[in-house]
Amino acid sequence: MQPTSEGKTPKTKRGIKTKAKLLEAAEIEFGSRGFHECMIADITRRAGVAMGTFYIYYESKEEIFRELVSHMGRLTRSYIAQKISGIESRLEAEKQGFKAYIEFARENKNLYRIVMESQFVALDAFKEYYRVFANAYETNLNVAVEKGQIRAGNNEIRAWSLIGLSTYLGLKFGIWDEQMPAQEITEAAFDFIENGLKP
Amino acid sequence: MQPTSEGKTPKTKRGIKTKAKLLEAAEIEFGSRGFHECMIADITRRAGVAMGTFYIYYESKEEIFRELVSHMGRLTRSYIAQKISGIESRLEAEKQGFKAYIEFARENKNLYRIVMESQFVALDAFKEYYRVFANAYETNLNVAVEKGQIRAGNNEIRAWSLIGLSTYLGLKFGIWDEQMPAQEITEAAFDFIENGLKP
DNA sequence: TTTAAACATGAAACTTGATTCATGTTTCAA
DNA sequence: TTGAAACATGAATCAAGTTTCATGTTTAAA
Repeated sequence: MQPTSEGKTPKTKRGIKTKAKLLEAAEIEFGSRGFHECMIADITRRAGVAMGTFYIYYESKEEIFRELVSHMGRLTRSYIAQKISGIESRLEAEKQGFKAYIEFARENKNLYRIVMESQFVALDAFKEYYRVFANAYETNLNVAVEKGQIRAGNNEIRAWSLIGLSTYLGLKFGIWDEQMPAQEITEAAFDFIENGLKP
Repeated sequence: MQPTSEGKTPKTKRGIKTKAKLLEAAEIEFGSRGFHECMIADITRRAGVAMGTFYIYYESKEEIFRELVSHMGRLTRSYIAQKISGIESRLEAEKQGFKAYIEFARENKNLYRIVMESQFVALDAFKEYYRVFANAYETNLNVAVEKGQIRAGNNEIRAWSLIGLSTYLGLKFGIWDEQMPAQEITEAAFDFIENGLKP
């Protein structure tokens, strides 16, 4: 049993393929129309299976939604990790990570929406998603302070500030408005993040 | 007709009172259990009226929800405006506004949740809520730059950064965790907002 | 005082979907 | 090869929950 896999684990190749088709279909349906607007029938239709098949792999509509939230977390983290690997300066790593996040949000609007909506469908999954991010941020900031790369300060507050800031810039300039290049958003955001507002 | 009032406008004192009771009940029910988990019957029961009465004043469940979102916007803005009136320095006004926002979120968890959930129930209402806030922020930042109170920079990006940052700090330290005093959150957040991360 | 418009009622009509289940079909270890 | 476990089917079931409506009661302007 992989601890990261929710729902019933299939035992045959056919089963594995079917469950994967369901998850992919759910991602598209939940992502584009939302949890409540999307029906199980939409998911199974898109996956090309019968309604009953859904319940072989998932106990409920909510269960597959939860799986999608943690799936999103893993995808986001691995995408960003890959983009910033090898960068020595923490500030530069944050900057490239931020840019990667904006790009990821643009390319994965469905998953972005799923995470946001989990606040109202599966609050514990939502909290867990952000707990992992906040911990990672805080640890990185602590290390950066020790290395003298950034000023000392309350890194828990900073971590949540950076999360909120990234999330809303991602929503406004990544999802709603598409025209500003990720590079430009990143430069402007990091002028603020690095130097603050003071003259 | 007041342009800020949605739904059917009552013509008698009794009607005005009944509609107000419905709105207050909806605030509590939607706020504590969410849009989809709450039924019209919950709202009318709490308001002490019959189900049919609801439809005298609102065309649908969604309509009263929308009214609640704009209601929340007005309440938040007037609360903050009142707290920062008379402050000369824009940076200090932002700081006191931020603190007021954290306190407001703590005292109005229901309304906070309603605004968040509107992203999935009435996206246009959600966007409008933030558009108004973002415009106000941006205007204030522009004035502050002209007065030399803050550095020049991309104030639209800054405005959305501050919105995201406030929202997530409000969620994490205002709604989820209650122990940290608003003053302490504010000091830590503004050390970051004013000076940034650089050494 | 009237009386037409407003307001109020709550049971019933209607929709909408999630979930079940009785009945097959495939897979794959032995 | 075989048969027990896995997997698949989709119509039927069942539980919500929103909205309507036929029937009263109250309000307030004239």
